[in-house]
Amino acid sequence: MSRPPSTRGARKPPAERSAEITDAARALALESGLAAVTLRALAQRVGVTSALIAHYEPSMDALVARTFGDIVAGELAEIVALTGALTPRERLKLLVQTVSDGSRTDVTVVWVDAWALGRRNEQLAASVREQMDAWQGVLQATFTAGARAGDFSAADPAQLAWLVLGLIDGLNAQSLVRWGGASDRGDLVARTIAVLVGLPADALS
Amino acid sequence: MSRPPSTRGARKPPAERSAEITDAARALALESGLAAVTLRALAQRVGVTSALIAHYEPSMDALVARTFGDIVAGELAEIVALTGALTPRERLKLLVQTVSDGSRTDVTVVWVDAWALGRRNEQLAASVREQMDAWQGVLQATFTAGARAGDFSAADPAQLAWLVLGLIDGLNAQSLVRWGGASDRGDLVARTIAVLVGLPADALS
DNA sequence: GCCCTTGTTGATCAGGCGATCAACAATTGA
DNA sequence: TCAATTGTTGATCGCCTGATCAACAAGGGC
Repeated sequence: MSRPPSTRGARKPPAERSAEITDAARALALESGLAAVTLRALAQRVGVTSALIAHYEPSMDALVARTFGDIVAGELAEIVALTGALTPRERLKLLVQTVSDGSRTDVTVVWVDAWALGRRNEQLAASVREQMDAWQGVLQATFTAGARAGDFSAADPAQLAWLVLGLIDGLNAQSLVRWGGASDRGDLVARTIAVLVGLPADALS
Repeated sequence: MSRPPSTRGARKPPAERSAEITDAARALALESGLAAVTLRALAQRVGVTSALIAHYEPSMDALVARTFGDIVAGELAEIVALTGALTPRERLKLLVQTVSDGSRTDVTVVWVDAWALGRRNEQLAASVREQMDAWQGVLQATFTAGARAGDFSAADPAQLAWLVLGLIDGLNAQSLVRWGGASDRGDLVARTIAVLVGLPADALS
């Protein structure tokens, strides 16, 4: 009557297992949104029991918040690293192109879920605010640098940064819901933002 | 052993009961978002059993979708009725002021939940697309009328309408999450949209 | 080769969700 | 007054969520 030997969950060092869980959470969030990051979904993906997931992640709220932060902060860091050495105008151009080229619907799904879930998960809400501030900061710095270089005419870089951030988020969410993620808005966003910073309409296209 | 007489749910004609449920769903959605519209929450609010709610509303997905549609369509109809007779410029001005004055956080909560829940509720997703189209249509008509009157310089009214819609939705969601709904963005939105349609920056303020 | 540490499991709990159905009771019509 | 209609309930089902804990077993140290 002895139990058959378990075929699942080969014993692994905690660091490795923990990394597996973190990776699974990220993948799950990018594929199906933060709402899909549940104990059992993670367990199935990693190939272990939900009890083990709970053992490594004592709070799902915290894991979801951390997963959101990792994804968004990672993306922002990537973009900043890619555009750090450029002139403000080139930087803004690449930044706008990156966030509105329609290939980021996975990240948009994460943002949309984060907005909704944030009202029931205070840790997530805090992370959302943090990441919004980070994005706003990068945009504001770009606008300020551009204005200082005499290239942009941004009267209020802080406000303009919030506006552009809202524009990007809104249009991304819109195209996700309305067209499933792939919308052919041409370079409308690039032209709009160009006008807003006092550049010729095609300066960022 | 007879049951004590029930103190709840006085017998009411179906039409009245149905209206109660619809009203409760609307109130619940505006207070706490569409995610709060559940069988038991409705039952408690109306003062009946969840079984009765299920009897009147055989599908919660359908009720949620209907509630969303009622709220958003009602708001749009209200705004249109209020601005129908105005010139395009005055109409756009009032429209922009209405949707970005910070007193509509309840409707914003509904939108944010709708975006997230729409991925699991196809009827809701369809309603979201429908209401987005309706808003876009009103904006587009306004831009077209303004251009025909020689007041706006809207090259592509359709695209511009989507852009403005995205801007409004994004900024509303942003201020909801970031500042709890009340953000002092001044008339940044009005100035931005004014520029986008070729008006002086303060034309819509 | 054995023991002890510890990674992992299975079972289970409390709570939420939508949904169903026989039975009850309030009202209406005859 | 009695019977038929029908609005309403209580109990329950299946499925999901996060979380807990005793028991098991794999592996390293001795």
